[in-house]
Amino acid sequence: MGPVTIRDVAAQAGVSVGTASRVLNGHPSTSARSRQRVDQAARSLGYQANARARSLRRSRTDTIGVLVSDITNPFFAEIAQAVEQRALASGLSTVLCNANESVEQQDRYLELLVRQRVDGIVIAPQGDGSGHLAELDRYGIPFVFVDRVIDGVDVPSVTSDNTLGLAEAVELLAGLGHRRVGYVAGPQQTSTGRQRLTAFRTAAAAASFDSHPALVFQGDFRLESGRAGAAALLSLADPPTAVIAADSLMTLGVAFACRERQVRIGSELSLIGYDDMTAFALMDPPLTVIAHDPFRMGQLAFDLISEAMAGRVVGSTVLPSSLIQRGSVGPCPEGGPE
Amino acid sequence: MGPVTIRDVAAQAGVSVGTASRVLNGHPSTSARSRQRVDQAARSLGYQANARARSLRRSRTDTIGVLVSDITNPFFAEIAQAVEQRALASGLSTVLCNANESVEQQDRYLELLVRQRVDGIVIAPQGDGSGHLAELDRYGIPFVFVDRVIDGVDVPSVTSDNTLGLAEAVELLAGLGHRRVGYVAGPQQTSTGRQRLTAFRTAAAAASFDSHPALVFQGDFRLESGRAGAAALLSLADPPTAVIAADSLMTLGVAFACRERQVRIGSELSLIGYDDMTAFALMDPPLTVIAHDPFRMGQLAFDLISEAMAGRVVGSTVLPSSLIQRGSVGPCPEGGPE
DNA sequence: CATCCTCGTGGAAACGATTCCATGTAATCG
DNA sequence: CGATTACATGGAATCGTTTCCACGAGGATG
Repeated sequence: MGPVTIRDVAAQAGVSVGTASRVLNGHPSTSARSRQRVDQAARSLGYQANARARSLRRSRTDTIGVLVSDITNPFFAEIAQAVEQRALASGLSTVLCNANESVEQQDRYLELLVRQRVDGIVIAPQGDGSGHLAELDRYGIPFVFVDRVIDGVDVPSVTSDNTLGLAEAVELLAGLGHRRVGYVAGPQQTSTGRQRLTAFRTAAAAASFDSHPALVFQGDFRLESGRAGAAALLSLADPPTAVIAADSLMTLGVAFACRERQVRIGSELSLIGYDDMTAFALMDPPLTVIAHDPFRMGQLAFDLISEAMAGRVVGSTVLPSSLIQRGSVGPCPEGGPE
Repeated sequence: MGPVTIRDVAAQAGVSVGTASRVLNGHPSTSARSRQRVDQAARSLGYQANARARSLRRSRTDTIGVLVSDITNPFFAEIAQAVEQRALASGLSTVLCNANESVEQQDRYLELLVRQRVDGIVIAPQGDGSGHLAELDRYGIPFVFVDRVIDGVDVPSVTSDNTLGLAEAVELLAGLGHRRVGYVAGPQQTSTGRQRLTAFRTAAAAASFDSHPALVFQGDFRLESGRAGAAALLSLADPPTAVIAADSLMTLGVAFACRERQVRIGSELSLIGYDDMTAFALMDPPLTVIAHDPFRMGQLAFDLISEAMAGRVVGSTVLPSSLIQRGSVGPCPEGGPE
């Protein structure tokens, strides 16, 4: 009645469980006759080995965990897909978890992955590393960071450069006469949120932009905060002539707010987003973005965790980011330099 | 050295493993003293129970599988997120798998889920049910369909209506004078692909649209096929004046092709997409779509699998779909009825 | 005071696989 | 032909947990 076990297979094949196990795992010490009988029995019974039982005896589980911050963010969906596809090709299964940009949920999933005794974890982390990340070391589970890192936690990572693209973006705006540029920042509990804000501030200072603190709005990488950010920035007594948003979802939010307030992007307000999305090229106007390659990041992250699981030490990789100019940036609508 | 086990906890607390287990699982038959000592020991050792070992002894794994067709499709990402959030709230963990619109990969993941002995599966299926779906029955693993179904497989499902929205769409186009309407179909190995095509054909016939077979292009729910479809349709000797695409990714593809060929959407070519995406409202022009609610579908799908896992019999739900008019549909550019 | 519950506990069985070990048989070699 | 080796096999131990069972102590009840 219950699930068919290796015991049933062995019985039907008329051999011991030991022999059945050996045949099913391709152990060399098996006779042709046993192989034939066991394979036949397994097939006819529809036997599927219980992976939990197997991993109990073996030390490995042949499973990796992928913990992304928001699966509905196309950027992370792409990373997840890349890792998963590559894992599948290596015969590993993937447990995909979604922290939903919440530190508590991240911790909850980390605990889960530890309890499942996955062989390795690819994580786009947030927070200060105070939570369950320490458990991973205790349990000897190797992990790598992707996209984001945690300061002070020395782990291999695949990230992309967070300064070059922003510098390019600021330069572009400066060249077109913009001096008051708003910035919708990512959460400061993420390394990307922090690094991009710093990069923006540095570049903005170099371009002698207006450094009024109200020009930086604190978002959380979700669409709604982009909308709120744009609303706040556009309501300033001295509103910015251009806005940079720190990820694609918030960029979308800014675009929404502009539409609601009938602010024409590209002419009245220049907009540059971080991360590219397929639809961005088709928007009105097409969005100028700072792009990087999530699929590649995912692939490399898998390679890293794969190496780490094999016990080899690996280094980190930083991928480039670059500006893709489309139509959402125009000259500063106010007169030339006063 | 190795992971800390319940044995270590028991030893440190000076009790038997049995007692330790009872304490850790909140069994009532434990003394205050044992509780205190075991909890203390567990905490100081950083004990995390091995979930694989536990599920071996118990019959349950407290895990459900979610198998979607394409995780980078926002529609499915949303479904996955909804299921996962709800599962988490119920104390269940989720294994999220990505079939990548491939029947082989779907089968591979089904096998994996069976081997992992998940307690239930939510799946957006494809194919004819000939593969590993049968194993699920054999292993007594309950499963429910979401978004798509498989004919002849009698399983509870959450789907959305595939005819009403399309009928509305066709009506809208007919009212504006369109008679030659192209259709970029989804793969015929999916129920949604089939049903939507049928619904379109029925409505198109009722509106006496041109029924030339070349007006239907066979896509696969991925962006590239939308682009190819639009290219094919626009190259016809008698190109359509409007196009309907059967999912959001293909709609995006059509929009791309139009941009490449400098065909103005809304005036030269009307476009209606199936499934809504956040960015659609911001496109140039904003896209008119047939929308439904993936998040709700995911939530209901979880409720269904949850009931099924509890052994209760449940019925299926069909959610509505409806037309959201934005700016991508205009009057037929050719003269009135000839 | 004897009896009966109740309760907490330790020890052991069980879950389903893999792997070690000992054994018997066949094959090889001197 | 005897001794050694190689190989296939069955049985048992093992992985880390939960749960069953038996037992002893203590309290309540007659």
